[in-house]
Amino acid sequence: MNPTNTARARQTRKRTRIQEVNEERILDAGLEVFSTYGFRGATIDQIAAVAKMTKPNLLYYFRRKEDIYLAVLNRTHETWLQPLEHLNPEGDPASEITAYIDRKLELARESPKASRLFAMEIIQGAPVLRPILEGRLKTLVDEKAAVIRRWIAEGRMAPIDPYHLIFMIWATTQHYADFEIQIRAILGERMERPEYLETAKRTLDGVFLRGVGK
Amino acid sequence: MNPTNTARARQTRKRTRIQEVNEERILDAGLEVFSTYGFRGATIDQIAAVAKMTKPNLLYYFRRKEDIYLAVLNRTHETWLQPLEHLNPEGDPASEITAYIDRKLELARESPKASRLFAMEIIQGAPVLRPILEGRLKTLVDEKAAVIRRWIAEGRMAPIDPYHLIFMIWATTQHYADFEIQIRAILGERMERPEYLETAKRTLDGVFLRGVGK
DNA sequence: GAGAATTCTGACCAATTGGTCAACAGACGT
DNA sequence: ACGTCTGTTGACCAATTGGTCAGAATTCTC
Repeated sequence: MNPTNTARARQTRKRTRIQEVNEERILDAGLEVFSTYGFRGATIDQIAAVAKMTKPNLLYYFRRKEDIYLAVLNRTHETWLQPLEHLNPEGDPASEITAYIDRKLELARESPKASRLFAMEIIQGAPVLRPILEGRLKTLVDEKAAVIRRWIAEGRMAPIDPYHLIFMIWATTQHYADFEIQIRAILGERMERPEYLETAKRTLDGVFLRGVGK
Repeated sequence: MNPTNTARARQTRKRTRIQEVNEERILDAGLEVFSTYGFRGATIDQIAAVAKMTKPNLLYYFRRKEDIYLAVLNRTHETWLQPLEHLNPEGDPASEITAYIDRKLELARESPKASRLFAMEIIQGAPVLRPILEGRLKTLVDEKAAVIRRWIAEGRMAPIDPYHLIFMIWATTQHYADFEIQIRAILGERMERPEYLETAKRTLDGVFLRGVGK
């Protein structure tokens, strides 16, 4: 047997169908477990159980626990940056900001686990994401903060610190994913009702719109 | 030796000075470690190291890892409910809400670890706090939501869903504790400057004040 | 300062955990 | 039908982890 023909080296070879399907099963299971227990609290056995695989089989695809964690984070982190990137400097401040809120809210609704994974990673000191936070994310936020400042200078918005405004939008939207259990404890079955998300969206849009209005 | 004279039974006896001092050292260390790694991710050895004790010595005071976790949560959870309790139905809506925001922001500043501990506990499914969330917290929020609704009915506030307003305030204030590392990555040394917290406070107060204003 | 209670520790243990490996089972092109 | 490469697994291992225990050291009480 060719000694390079191992899980690590397989990247260079053409990916099999089985490979694709299994790697995705593992990443889904990893997201599930890491987003609940964090890197240290998660166990390979647990991930293997969720992925319905034996542990050695899982380790055939990802040789170390850390590899799964990195892969899960990498697979999702791009999605997380996009909404802010879409904030259009040419647009109308009010509608750009509501559009941004709505996109982030939508993301929290459809990928709550990814949101919690990021939350855990940040709380744990961002050992993996730190470079991205200080790099791409910082650059992106600086850029968009400048846009907001321009809008304010043009008198199209109330004078608000753009960084803290962005933090507020992040906090309020992600809260629906990260603290879902708390919200459920308080709202009970009302959370299942269809108007729930509509009310959340209307409240956020309303407060922020009036909040940033000139 | 009296067989009841153990760590567990000691509660019934008068507490020693050494006991008080060591138990507090352990709880501080537990807060430090649990708030970073969560229950599963934390190890007794780690907590013992932070508390500068040997592991068996630590286990002399708290016999199981879970006991430390429960004690840490219990010691801090009361503090967390208080700010909302202080929301005064007789007061002016605008000033009551800013006062609430300011108290929560102050709490996030002085006890960021406790905030992160709660965040982790909630993300992990609130195995310990669930009863409190569904009990006292829910009752309290229902009560204050009714107050806010009354204010709205009296035309003293914009018509906003009171529950989602409370969630927004929780989210934005706790964000400064839970996502401190992300904020630091973006703001850099600006975060050390004295005006940092003042700007955060001014931005939150401003957005919420205009946001809920009639 | 003797005696008793409390506090502390090294040595130890069983279970869990991350990870390896040799060998077996399937898939697939020829 | 064959050989080869891919995929799968039980058995295993060393390190870590939660927790115990007998006894040593210290503190407290009289």
